Amino acid sequence: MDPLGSGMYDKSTATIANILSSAGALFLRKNYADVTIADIAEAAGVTKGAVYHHFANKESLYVAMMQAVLTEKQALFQAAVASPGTCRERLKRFTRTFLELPREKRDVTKLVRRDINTFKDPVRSQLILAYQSALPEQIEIILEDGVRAGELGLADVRLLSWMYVAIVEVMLTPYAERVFDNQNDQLDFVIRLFFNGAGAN
Amino acid sequence: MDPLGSGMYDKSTATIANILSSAGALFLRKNYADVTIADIAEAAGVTKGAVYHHFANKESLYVAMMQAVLTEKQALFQAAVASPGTCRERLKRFTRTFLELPREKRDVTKLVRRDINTFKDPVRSQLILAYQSALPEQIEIILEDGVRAGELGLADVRLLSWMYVAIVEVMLTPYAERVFDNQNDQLDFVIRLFFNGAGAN
DNA sequence: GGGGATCCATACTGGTCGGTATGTTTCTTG
DNA sequence: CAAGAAACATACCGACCAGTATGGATCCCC
Repeated sequence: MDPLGSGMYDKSTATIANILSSAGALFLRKNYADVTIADIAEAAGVTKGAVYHHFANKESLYVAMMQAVLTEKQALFQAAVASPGTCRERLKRFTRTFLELPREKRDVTKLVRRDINTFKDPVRSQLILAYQSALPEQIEIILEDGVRAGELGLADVRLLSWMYVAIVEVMLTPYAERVFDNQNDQLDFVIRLFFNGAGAN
Repeated sequence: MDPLGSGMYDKSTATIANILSSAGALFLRKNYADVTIADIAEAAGVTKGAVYHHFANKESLYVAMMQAVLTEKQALFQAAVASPGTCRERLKRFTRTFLELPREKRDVTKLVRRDINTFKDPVRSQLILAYQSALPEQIEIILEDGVRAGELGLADVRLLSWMYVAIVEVMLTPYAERVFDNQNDQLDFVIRLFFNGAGAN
């Protein structure tokens, strides 16, 4: 609660991190409603009391978990966005940093799409904004430059970025990981499909 | 329960259809756990007793709803698959029949991806199979022919079909419908992106 | 080393919801 | 039209779970 604090307990920050990480893993496996606070507490090695000491309720715990994962990535992503080169190179670099993340961190991004309907509108839009600014909008910036440079055809870049994310998410399925045996091939496939299409030649 | 029946009540088949349709609309808006049997009953104009008279439990109601929607479409889809022409033409025809479906029927296909984690393995794989045979596998057939004819580059067609479905699903979002003002433009955009990519020229 | 705050555990409550038990109506069949 | 079955409605139960209340342990500061 006081990350800049002078000399207060930092034992709590460790348990908070534990709770958030355990919650992320559980929310990934089961739907929001099917994950109980007791589950999270048990996975984190604490009790419900500890959880409710650090988080007001289940919703805010979920939001905190999501934002923790997203903001943790943000620096990496922005580096890829700010990197030099063609649109294709930058998008490839962006996707590589994404694919090279540990699996749990990667897959959490799919949660927003899945669970978004469970939340009502204060929390709902909060989650959507956090997600969009972390992923699609970053891609949007790269694509925007691509259109300006004539590297991409004229199109709605926001829509394009969503579709690109959708394609990449298919790459996170177990089947896709079975088809390719290394991340470079995955990467090349996605980039080639997005820029050149599936058509021959 | 006796669709071939001699002269039994067919009032029940009407209420069953009501229940299934109301359930579909509700499951589309809220997550599985957040839709109660009472909600479904109320939306269908009956009570819980009626629901539990026709369906053993909540799970089987969900499965029945999904299968009803999918098998209803199957004839239409197979016609598009069996139609003549190039891979591109057939895929376009397939997608058009999909996009021209009433919105509720269309969007139900997104449910499988969303709710699949809530079910355990007898029901889970049942749902996946029903979905895959209704959509991705039909597309797979078309793409398979495209690869054989040299119209598509060599690639894993199952993966390609999933990615195509993912792209089309992005077209079902409210934002995408705001970008285009008719379905023909949507269709052309998706087909062009898939075959030719987003790159210029 | 006492006072106070933070941290966490245990016990409990209120409400919700899936499912059941049982009554009541409506249709079919003989 | 009587008898039975199917199609519903109503009332209720039991389990589960988010959230609370409260007590005890741990640490900081003076």
